[in-house]
Amino acid sequence: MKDDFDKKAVRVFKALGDPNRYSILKLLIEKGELSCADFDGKTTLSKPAMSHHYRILENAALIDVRKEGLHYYMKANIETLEKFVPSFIETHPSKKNR
Amino acid sequence: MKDDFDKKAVRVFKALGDPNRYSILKLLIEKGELSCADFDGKTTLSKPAMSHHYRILENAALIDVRKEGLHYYMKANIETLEKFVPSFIETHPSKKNR
DNA sequence: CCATTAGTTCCAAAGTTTTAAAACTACTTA
DNA sequence: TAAGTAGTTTTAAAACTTTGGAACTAATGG
Repeated sequence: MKDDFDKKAVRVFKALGDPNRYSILKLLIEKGELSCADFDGKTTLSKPAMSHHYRILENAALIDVRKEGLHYYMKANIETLEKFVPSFIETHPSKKNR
Repeated sequence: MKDDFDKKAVRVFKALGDPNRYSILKLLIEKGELSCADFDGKTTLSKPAMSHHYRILENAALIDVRKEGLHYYMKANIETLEKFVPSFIETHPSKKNR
């Protein structure tokens, strides 16, 4: 577990081992880039709770976040997915982000 | 998250999102079938703690456990790995292409 | 039988994660 | 400049996970 690859892998798995974060990422893969507001109808969680989950996904390099005006736009990081959880892309195969 | 596949995936990721369990599985992939005693020198954890982690890996279908005499023999479940975390197999048995 | 071995199960403590309310910040628009 | 929007950060509580000691169970060997 000293290996950097392994540490990153554990962080990725931990991030995905929560149903809320799993669903967030799944939706991002399906829809492309979304803002926090786009998740409003799709969850019962409060904004702070969602914010917490975005942060964990970002720290695992599973999503990239970009601020533009009032909005934070998020999208799945395909590189990390391909490296650690390629099955995630294959099984949710509308990854037509460009 | 109604999907059975997704529920299993989350369970697999949660199981692997812990460094102890990640290391256990990694070792099982490298060495094949091992008994609990084979982990004795390789961890600082108590037997109850290890037992707890084996159970979580088993519940995620990441390992198969077989009792023979006094020993519980464990091995990685390749089917589950291929389905949910194929990268885990690819990167570990021969970690040449990192 | 009885002792030993290789574990598991039960329990409570310690540690971590998840959550929402409240307070805050940054940007936009009137 | 004031008001509103779209979030973040802080805080604290509740829920969950991890851990080891003690007690237990099941198989083996005298």
